[in-house]
Amino acid sequence: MPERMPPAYERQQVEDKWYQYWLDEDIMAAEIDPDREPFCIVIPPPNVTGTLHMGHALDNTIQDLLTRWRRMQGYCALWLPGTDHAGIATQNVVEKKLAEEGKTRHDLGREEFVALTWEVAEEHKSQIIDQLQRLGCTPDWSRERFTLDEGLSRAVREAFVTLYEEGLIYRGARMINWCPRCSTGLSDLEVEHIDQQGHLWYIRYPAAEGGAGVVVATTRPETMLGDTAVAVHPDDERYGDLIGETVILPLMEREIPVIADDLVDPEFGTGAVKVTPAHDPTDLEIAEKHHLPHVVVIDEDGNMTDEAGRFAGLSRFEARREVVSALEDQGLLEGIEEHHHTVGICTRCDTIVEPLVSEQWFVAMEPLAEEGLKAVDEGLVRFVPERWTKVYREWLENIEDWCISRQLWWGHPIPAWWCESCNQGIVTREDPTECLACGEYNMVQSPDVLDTWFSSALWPFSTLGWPDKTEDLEYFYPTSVLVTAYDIIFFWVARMIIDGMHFTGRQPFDVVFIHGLVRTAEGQKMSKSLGTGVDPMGLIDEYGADALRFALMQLITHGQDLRYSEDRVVGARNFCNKLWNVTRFVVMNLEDAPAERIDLSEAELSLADRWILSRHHRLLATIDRELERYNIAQAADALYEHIWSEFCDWYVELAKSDLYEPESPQRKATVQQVLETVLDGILRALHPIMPFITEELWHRLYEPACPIAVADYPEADEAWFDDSAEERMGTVQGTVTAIRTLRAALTLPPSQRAPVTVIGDNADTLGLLENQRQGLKSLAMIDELTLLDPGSEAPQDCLAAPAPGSQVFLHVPGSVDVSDEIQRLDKQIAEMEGHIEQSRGKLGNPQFVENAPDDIVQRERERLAESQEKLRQLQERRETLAGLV
RNA sequence: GGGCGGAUAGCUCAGUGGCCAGAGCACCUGCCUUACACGCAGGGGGUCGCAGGUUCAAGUCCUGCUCCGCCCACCA
Repeated sequence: MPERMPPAYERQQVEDKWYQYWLDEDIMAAEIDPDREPFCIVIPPPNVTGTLHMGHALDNTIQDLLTRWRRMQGYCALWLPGTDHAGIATQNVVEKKLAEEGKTRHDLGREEFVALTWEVAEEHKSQIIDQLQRLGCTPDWSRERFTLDEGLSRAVREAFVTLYEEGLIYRGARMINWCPRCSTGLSDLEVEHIDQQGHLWYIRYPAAEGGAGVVVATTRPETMLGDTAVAVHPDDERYGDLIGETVILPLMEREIPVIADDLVDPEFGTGAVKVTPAHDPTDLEIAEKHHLPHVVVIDEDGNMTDEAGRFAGLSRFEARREVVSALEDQGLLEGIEEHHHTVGICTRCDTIVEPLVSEQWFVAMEPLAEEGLKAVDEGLVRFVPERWTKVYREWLENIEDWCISRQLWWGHPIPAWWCESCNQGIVTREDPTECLACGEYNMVQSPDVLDTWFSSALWPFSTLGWPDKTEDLEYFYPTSVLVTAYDIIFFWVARMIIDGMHFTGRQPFDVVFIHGLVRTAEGQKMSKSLGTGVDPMGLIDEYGADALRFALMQLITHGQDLRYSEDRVVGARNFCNKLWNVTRFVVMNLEDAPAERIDLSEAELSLADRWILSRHHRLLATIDRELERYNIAQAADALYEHIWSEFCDWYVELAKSDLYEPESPQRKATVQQVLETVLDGILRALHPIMPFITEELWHRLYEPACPIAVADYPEADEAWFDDSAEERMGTVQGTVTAIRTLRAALTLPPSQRAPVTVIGDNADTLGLLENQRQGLKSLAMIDELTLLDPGSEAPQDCLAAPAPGSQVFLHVPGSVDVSDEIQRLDKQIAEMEGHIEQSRGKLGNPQFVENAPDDIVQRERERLAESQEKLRQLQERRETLAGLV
């Protein structure tokens, strides 16, 4: 016999013990079983830069829900956990820490810095694991991976070398985005374009032969020091004479040509543009066509080089001011305009990136993108919601080569070596011991590391053992579904699909379930720096993991951002308490239940019994349908509605009369069995969303042999669907509600019971109410219930209201305040007349009657008849009362 | 410049062309009715962004427009 349950759910006493129980029961380990269907999710590995935020709570709850659901359904369910070394992000975190001590990574040296970063990473890793466990997540911890671990490092190397051998990875000097603060090249995706209010400076370049020359407009005057031409559009009549001439580059006093190129927009500025091949991508393109020299005036630290003459050594921002001022002094600054434009900033540190020509490693994306497109074209990968397919496709169709080398210390080293003796380069799977060209032992490895996303792209198969042909890979791959937010579709999802197709020949997952970002109640981005972040662990402390999980699952909408507000969690906490208490009620009332179970399919069931079982099985069907479609909020809402509004509000209340004053022991036992059966189904069905409380309550209800976490997920049985019971129960509910509404009009307290008369116009209604007499009396707080045939005279001193198939009369202590009652009736009459008018309008339209489906027309007719009957009752009632005045 | 998403109750959101447009929260009224005041019962509250169109029937489909948000993009 379980101990008595306290009247309120206290999560602290419950959640902590069950996680250990699941570990002890080993529910998370996925043992390969050829007889069972595999189900596999690989976690989007959280970055080891810090702890989990609300986005993680959302993402991982979805994954845990799906995993638990499939596990209970009997799939061999593997959720593979792990974390990401997050190259540049983690390096920045550690560098920031060092900066607090006034140090830089160079003070430590590479080896020591990397060792320190490992420490930080390990610390965050263990915090993340702890947090996932507190959230109730059940991945297979025995398979936990890290993007820098040995196996994944081998996979990275294999992938790199293979692509190199295929000619899809190459090294070259190209213009890339350079972050002067992070001192590394970046990929295009790592640059964010922001709008900025800047200036457009008009600068005169005098003609070399003497003369006015040309005025150019620029947003970056400091780069003029590296100009090697001025370009105009070939058809621009204003400058036809100048093309082929030379002008003097002010400040540098260099002679540069005026060239014509159709990349120049004649509408912009003066139609003449300065060309700085070393510091602007468009200019570089022009320069290559015209064989112009490059002059590098900005270095990797963002400072001016010796090529910048007297501006050498200044920062690029100082140089801008100095250049402008010098031009002004020389009278060559023709004007300044306010100008709105975009600048690229580093997504990691917000520093304005500098386009620089730099030796880097690149992945040739076009041929790979083809494979990525094939994956969606052939339906191998399906996006949910479907519209993200277009976003994915358009990115791949316009893809640029991917700069994958980073001048960082934290990450996968690039497996490329140079022979210091003969300068021969080599890319290999195994560390070379000697130069293959000259045989010397003088090899130096590239100091660069890989973009962190290079290893992420391999994650779905590298974690399963690739490049080896492991059993895991064979059984679980392609994985079932990837769950992530839309903000990393390009960074990660697309690249996984590409690499999956390329290296394994198969899609890495069948479905990509895309959800939105968690925002604040005001719609702001949640961020630590803005102070708008909410710590999910704090919410777990206060309301419990189940409440947080349920609240988040209710908030999911397909691919849209969701606004978090604490009262959703409060609401979910209240729901936990409701569930706790209804279980408490059932447990208390099962104490004297017969030991042997009743087979409900053979038992004599009341209307309410058949109704709740029908509703319950419809719920199970709904959950299945919605979860299969990833409509998680709909599934959560259906559970909430069923548990609270159907099971608690109606069935349990109706059950009380059968429990407290049963007409037979059999009746009571049957109700006990229904309560237990439905509650059991509810707990199982809810478990994937609210794992802790359901485990606790299941153990309160029974002494089960296994965790609910591995119990069978309940399945809908259509045999229990009962339209008739649902309709008839609707009559009972409508009647009860009608009486309650009358009581509320008099503000009668529940303790004050009152006599009620129901005049029914069909035998079925009255028969039905007779059947549920006890329940009806208790739910409507009736002390004496009189049922009369239609046509019976209405009782005196009553409030009346129409109910389904009947009219209800509440006997009022004392006499009715006729004027109030008439007012109430007038309002109802007006409402009813509106309905009737609407129905008549429809039915009076011959086109409606002809064209609309028969059942729609029929339904409308029934509705009209019903409304007319109710109106008749109301008017009759009103006349009677008016006669009394 | 291109693309996507959103606009429904005070707030956050649901709403396969067809019951009288719903829920939660908030609000109002009455209740500690022996599971639950983290609760129960009742109630008020809507030109479904605007304008056209298709249809017997539009919150739902089509066109245009207005706001809000986001993504992509080499106009210096």
